[in-house]
Amino acid sequence: MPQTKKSTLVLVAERAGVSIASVSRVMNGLPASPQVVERVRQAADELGYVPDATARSLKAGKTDQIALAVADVGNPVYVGMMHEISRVVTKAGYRLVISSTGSDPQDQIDLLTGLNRGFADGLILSPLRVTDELGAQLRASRLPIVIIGSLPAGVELDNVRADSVRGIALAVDHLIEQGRQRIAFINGPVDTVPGAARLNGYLRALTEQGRPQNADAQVNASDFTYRAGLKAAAALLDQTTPDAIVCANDLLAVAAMKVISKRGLRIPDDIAIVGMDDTDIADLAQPAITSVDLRSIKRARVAAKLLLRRLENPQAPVEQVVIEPKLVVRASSVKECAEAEL
Amino acid sequence: MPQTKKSTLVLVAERAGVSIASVSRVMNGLPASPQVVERVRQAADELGYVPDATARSLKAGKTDQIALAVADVGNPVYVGMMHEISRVVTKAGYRLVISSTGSDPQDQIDLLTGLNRGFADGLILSPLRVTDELGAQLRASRLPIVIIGSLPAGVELDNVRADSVRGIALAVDHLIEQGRQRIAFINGPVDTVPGAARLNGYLRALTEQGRPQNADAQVNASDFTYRAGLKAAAALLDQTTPDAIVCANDLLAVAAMKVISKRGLRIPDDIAIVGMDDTDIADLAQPAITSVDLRSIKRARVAAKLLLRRLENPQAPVEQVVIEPKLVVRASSVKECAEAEL
DNA sequence: CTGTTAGCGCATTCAA
DNA sequence: TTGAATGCGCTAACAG
Repeated sequence: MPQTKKSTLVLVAERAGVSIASVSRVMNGLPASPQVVERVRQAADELGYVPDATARSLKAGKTDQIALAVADVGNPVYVGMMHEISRVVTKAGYRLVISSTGSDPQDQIDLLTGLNRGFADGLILSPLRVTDELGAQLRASRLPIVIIGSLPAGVELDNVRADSVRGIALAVDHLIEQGRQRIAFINGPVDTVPGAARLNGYLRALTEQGRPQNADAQVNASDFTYRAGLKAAAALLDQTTPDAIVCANDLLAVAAMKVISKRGLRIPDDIAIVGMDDTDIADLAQPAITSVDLRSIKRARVAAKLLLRRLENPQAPVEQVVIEPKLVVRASSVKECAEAEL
Repeated sequence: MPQTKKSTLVLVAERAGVSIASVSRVMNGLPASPQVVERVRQAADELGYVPDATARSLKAGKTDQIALAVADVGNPVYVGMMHEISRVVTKAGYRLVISSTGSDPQDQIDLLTGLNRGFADGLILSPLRVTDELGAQLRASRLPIVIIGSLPAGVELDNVRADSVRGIALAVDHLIEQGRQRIAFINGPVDTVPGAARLNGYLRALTEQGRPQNADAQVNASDFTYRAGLKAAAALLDQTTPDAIVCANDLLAVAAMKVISKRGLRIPDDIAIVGMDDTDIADLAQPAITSVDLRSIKRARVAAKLLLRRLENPQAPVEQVVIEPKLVVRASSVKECAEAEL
């Protein structure tokens, strides 16, 4: 186990008594005479030689790296997505570079200019907020980019998103089936991509069911976190008395449940709860939370595959995939279910 | 916004009518005459030039990338750590490359050989299981490495770990103070680094308190997940009737609570629960879970800073940091607290 | 202050 | 099959 400093093609070549070209060939499995192969192998072993990734990248014009940028780390949804993307791209021989942009759009722009420095071969981006400038940057970028979530106007890129309008409809319809009358909504910030989509979905679902849109029944948390959810839920319950609440994600749902319990109300008897994303905590919560599964893992997998496809074939036509959500019913929204809970 | 293919120093130099060296200087803010600066700036702008990261890396012998490898993605603890590490290294101008090794030690070895290809300047590694071979590889590696968790025997590396023996003691002592008599333990696999440490801590804590070590009171989940925790908790309650359970992490604690509730027992009245890691779910759970905060965020920050320090000064003496845990008391272990809960 | 030049480590063309 | 030579894009040493 030689604690050598570093070794290069040249060193190996000298030791093996061959040219650097031969060493390169052997290392890449290209045809060479058995003797040369043997001598190079041995020399490389003795020197602990491993080809340098940077030099190879410069030569090949590719880095074997894929960048992933999500706005909201900390949200369990993105964790699962990251994991899945990592799995897929790793299997394809890529490394995953995490670019944790904050919610600040400027971060994403910095990222895109950075990308053009060529530290990665492609990007998967899930923007929380979309500005015109981001759109412009996206359009101008030279590298393959896949967007998770809705696209900025006028941008033609590979894209995968959940049909969250339909997702909310699933939740609302389910609650109405359960006989709920006053269905409130705890959303995140409406100036975000998911926040806007979910508000839209909520309003449309009510309309389709012939229900009135009651402004008192809606509150927006300042972000998609548990802490913000506590405040929002308290505000909601101060101004109205719903018998069901749709929450824009599971964290907000857990927060709502906490506040409801604290006020001595029972779930689902007094208030039914439906969350979104179907993260682990929906299952862990007590009672378990009915949640709209927006198929985050699948979206992640599709995004990764779209990017890999474009990396293979830059000329491929733009593909835009919409993933259908499904409702996972648990105890928080069904009276019978709460007692019979597994 | 030129949709050009790519542009290099040479292109910019031609357009500006200067040498490539001048362009390089201007781009790096080195001294140059105002006229040259101006012309280069403009040419670069018009061409949308950005320096190539790969070429720069080859020349500089560094990549500005730091690799992070954690065995158990999916565990919320690591998510927080990753986030923190990302924050710190990004601020220092590094990118974070995620190398999601599975629990398979071979993955980590592959990673280390990969590292020697020089795709990153350093590594932060949090191994779940430690083998002799991993130890050997670590010792042989040429790059700066910081280990989070206990070190393999005979390895001298920068290292930061939690004092989990002390952590368990905090939990046990707290439960005894609360008047608990039969303190059980739900651990993860004991062939893992944290599993072994926590078992050790549990046994020592009992001994120091003069309590007997009852084999019936210990079960090992097959891994540190919620699902495995359900089985383990059921097995434990089948074989004994504790009035308190220390769980090796918060996921196991939530699982235990679920099983306990299902059996009609009350928390904390019948059984007190203490988790470990103090992740968000400890706070979200109903009732909120008393948890040993092993300071994962701080460990992550320290690890990142240790690595940055060594990157700056490779000759610095090896530093090994032990972080003191602290107990966060919540409703799951204190009878009065359960009612007065905030 | 500016231009010329020599590599960084590798893959690859072209001759031999 | 093998070796010598070229260049990926950039920085830094050296001249001018």
